[in-house]
Amino acid sequence: MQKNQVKTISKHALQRLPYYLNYLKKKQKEGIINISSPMIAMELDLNEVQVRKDIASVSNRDGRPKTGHNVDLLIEDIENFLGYNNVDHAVLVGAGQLGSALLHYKGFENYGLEIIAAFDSNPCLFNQEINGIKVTSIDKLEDLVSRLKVHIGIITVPAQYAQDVCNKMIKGGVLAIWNFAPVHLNVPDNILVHNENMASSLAVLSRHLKEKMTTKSKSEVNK
Amino acid sequence: MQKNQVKTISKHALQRLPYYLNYLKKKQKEGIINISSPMIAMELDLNEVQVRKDIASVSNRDGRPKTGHNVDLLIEDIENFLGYNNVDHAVLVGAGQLGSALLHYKGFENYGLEIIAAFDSNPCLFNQEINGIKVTSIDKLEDLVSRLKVHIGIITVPAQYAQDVCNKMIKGGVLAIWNFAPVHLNVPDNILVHNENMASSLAVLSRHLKEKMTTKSKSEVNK
DNA sequence: TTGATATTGATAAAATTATATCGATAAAAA
DNA sequence: TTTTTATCGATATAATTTTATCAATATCAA
Repeated sequence: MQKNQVKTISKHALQRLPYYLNYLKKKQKEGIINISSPMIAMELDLNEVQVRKDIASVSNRDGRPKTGHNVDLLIEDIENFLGYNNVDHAVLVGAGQLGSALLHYKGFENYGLEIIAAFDSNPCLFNQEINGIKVTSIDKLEDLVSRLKVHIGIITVPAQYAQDVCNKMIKGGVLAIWNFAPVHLNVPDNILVHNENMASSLAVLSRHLKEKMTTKSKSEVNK
Repeated sequence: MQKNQVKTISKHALQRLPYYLNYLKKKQKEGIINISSPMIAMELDLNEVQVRKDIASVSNRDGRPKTGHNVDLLIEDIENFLGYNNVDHAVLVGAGQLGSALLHYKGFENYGLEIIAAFDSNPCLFNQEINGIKVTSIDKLEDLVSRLKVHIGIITVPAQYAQDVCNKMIKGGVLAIWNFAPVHLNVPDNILVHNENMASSLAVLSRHLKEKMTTKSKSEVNK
């Protein structure tokens, strides 16, 4: 009779889990049996305590001093925690360049995500298949989502259509939205929106460069 | 003689700036002249103090009580801060599905990023143009990056090749790397790596769903 | 002109996240 | 067998980020 409780985990820790998983699978392939938190931390440029805590929050098993954790079991625990063992179905709306790239993406099946339908407003695309997934008229979105009980919606339409698509998804029963459109979506409290924003990433890069560049001439600038 | 100092800003605030910019430009189009922090906060589902602080960290101008900030000037300040007025050059390595989608992406020019060359190891792609950008052999990466003084590298190759590509970029003089490969890159301290990781995003969505689902049956579970 | 009010910037408090420290212990070395 | 050591889990401290509070003030209405 194992613990059935839903463990809590920090938002940041949650996003680190896939990195651990990646790393552990690589080690698994190399035939490594056990691995310690300090080792993981060193190779992934993280703090060792952070790694230990992250592991503790997904795994009930204890690591052993001088040895660390069993790689296989740790992978299992992380995958269970992330729900990679049971598949979530998703629909994608907006079969343009980006949408198409996502539909071709191989990784999703490893992450427990299956895109089972794609929608677009452009009739030229209707009934075309992209990577085996048929593109359907957006008019059928709400009905299909609701009948197939899809819980994840992926939005890859231009910004001005995103809110409308979002509304339809929610009416159909979607619970979480992965938004690639550069616009804020208004949703009820219980719906999760995860924004994927190129501009945010670029801001980080661009700012880093600017600091690099101005640092050079800083000594002169400060009078 | 205005202040020339490089302001500091939190990592999270930095990533919010593009959201503000987006929002403000929409308001600008609608003919709005002034806007207040509480208004922005409400419409973007943020805390009003947070918005005020974020604005303060990019703008020297003062907002006026009862009125707020001038939209045009605020946009100017944020764009200046993010360096959107001067263009950064980037190269992209890995002209597959994802790389191709990025090469087609229209938004970059608005964000002060220009991809000036693409590389791949597949000879079939050499000298092909994707959205006006020629694909070149990866053998020429280091030399070209160094001669063109490119500072940003975008990695869209499979995981096993990413570290090698990364090394070449850095040898060529790249200062910041936008990494789409699901692998940890080892770089010197002064080089910035920004990881774009599908799996991390999915972890957030998938976990949210799992919590939603288990919450329903929670009452029964707790004995 | 006066008073009410929304917003400001500044400062303080709370919450979250990351890192440091420490006693306990399993494994390896002496 | 005993000693040394790397790692563990737990707890404490530090850093970062978010949110609350408040006096000052420009605008608007009376």
